Amino acid sequence: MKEIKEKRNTLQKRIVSDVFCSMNNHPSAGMVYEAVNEKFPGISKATVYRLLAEAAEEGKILRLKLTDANDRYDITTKKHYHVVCRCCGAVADVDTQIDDLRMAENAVGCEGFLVEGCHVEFVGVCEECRNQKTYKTEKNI
Amino acid sequence: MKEIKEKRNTLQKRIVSDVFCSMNNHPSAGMVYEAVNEKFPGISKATVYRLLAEAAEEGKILRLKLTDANDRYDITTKKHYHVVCRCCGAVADVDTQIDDLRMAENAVGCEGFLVEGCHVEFVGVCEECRNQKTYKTEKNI
DNA sequence: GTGCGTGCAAACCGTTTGCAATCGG
DNA sequence: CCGATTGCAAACGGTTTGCACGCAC
Repeated sequence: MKEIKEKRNTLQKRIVSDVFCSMNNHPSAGMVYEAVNEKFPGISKATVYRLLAEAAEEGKILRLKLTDANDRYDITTKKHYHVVCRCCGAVADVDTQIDDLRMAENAVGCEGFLVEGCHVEFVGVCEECRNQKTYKTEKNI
Repeated sequence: MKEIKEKRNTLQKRIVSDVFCSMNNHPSAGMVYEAVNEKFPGISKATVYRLLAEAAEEGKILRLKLTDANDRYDITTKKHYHVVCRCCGAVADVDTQIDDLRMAENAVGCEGFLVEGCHVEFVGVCEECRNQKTYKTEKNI
């Protein structure tokens, strides 16, 4: 099913991995690229994008598609959900005791589908944004 | 807060609205554009995008951001969720009796956040895709 | 040496925008 | 008439890709 592919240990691979692991804010590929280039200028944007996408395909990290922003990458690969701040875009991990598939069984509209999982994303305002009173109170979610 | 803006009734507005309302598959802006141009060639893509975005901002329709695809538009504005077919991208409406905010209260990780709502998206395989045996059984959700 | 991995720039794709022309009120 | 709305094409932003070079093995 999968071709045998010999993987090489390159400097950029180590750097991207290190930098990404040191970030704990569910960064987008662009954010990782910037962080990488701050410490080790000269690494190509394409390489960062490629390495992250590759790691995600290998299941080493998670590629999140949240509602408002770009793709985010997540070190935590075990099943969990996220809260997103609608003001600053901050992302945090969330654990719930929800049983996906049981929820789908009780839902109206899933009948034709073989439901295999679900994404849950809470939307709100993080503490910092609430403290600076400028955030819009209207919640257009 | 909002300027008084006199809205005009234009031909393209009526056409886009009619075509969109006759589609029941949560189309993307591009899909609406194609459908519109099939029946009434000559309407600009920009106009279709503008009209849909405008209708969404006015709250007349919903602009969905689902995980894998482009923005989709939804005639149903009342609160509900969606199931997405991971093979063909088909979208269907789902109703659940979930209480968003109570779910957030019981979730670990939302503490810092003022949670205002949540998006739930079931992922699976629709009936048609299951019938044609070619769909990948591996579920990478 | 072989060929995977990289850097660069260009392509990509959906979407948005600037501007002049047009048409509704 | 006037200015909201349109069409066009160009710009946009994040991401991907083609290709020649360079480095890991």
